[in-house]
Amino acid sequence: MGLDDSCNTGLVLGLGLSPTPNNYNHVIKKSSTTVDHRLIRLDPSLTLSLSGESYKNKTVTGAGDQIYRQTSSHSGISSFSSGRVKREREIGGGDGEDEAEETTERVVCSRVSDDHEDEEGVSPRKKLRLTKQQSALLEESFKLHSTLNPKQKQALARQLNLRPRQVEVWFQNRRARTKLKQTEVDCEHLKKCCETLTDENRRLQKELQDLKALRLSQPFYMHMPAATLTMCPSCERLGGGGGGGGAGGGGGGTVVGVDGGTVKGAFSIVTKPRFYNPFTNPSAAC
DNA sequence: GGACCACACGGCATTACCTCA
DNA sequence: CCTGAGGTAATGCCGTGTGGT
Repeated sequence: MGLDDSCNTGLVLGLGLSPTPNNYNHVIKKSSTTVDHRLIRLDPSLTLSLSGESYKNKTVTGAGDQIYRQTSSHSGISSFSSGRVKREREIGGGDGEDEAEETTERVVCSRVSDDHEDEEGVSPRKKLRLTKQQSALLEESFKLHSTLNPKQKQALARQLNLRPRQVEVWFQNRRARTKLKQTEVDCEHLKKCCETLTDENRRLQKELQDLKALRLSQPFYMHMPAATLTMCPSCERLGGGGGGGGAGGGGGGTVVGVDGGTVKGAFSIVTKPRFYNPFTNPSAAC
């Protein structure tokens, strides 16, 4: 606790910006070619609590994202990769939908392998560059629906003269990019949240210190409900607002000496207005 | 109805190619 | 010409859902 506890107001302010316990690493790594958008959830929180219950962060998550599972790409050897024949089904055309694909594939392949391709099929990975029209059309259909059913995929592939697998991959990557973008937006938003909360925290800390200082210097006033206290700035007389038979007695207002020893009561904060300033209300006594 | 298996599919991390400053 | 960075197509693996036995 950074704050002086001797005052024993029982109030604690805390600002937290902490990752959720899931141990996310929020790294948007651009240094290498990989883009790591695993999320850390930065959870800004501002607490004002009784000191008994230490920091209890109520987290406010900004990102409406899902929980990413930890990367497991290299965690295990592909025990039964033989069962995963997805790629083969696309290229091999196990399902009848790839009848037309044979031709398009050939077109694409010839485009890819025009230069010099070893015909063994052990082709080094060549990268297809989509034309502007292809990209535009893909983009357009992505706007309509971010995922494709097989028919749509097939139709789009035919229209674009691509393999369905390529369309599928494009959509997959497109979704990933969208998500990454969203993550960055969320990140920015969280940063802003953090700044706001930091400011708020600073302000509340200051307010708290002011209140503590005030309490030390004028303990007796704080003993009374704030609404009943008024002090004349010129004569420094304190009047119990209710008039009449208050503790001080007497109608004309009583001169009250500052007596620190008498204050033992609880300290209550009036939140609105946040900072009660007795000096703004001159007493009727003068 | 529950267990098991094979398959399809989307998500995600990563790789690798390509372009450009 | 060389090089590093960034964009993105492609790959590999995993989890999940579904249908058949």
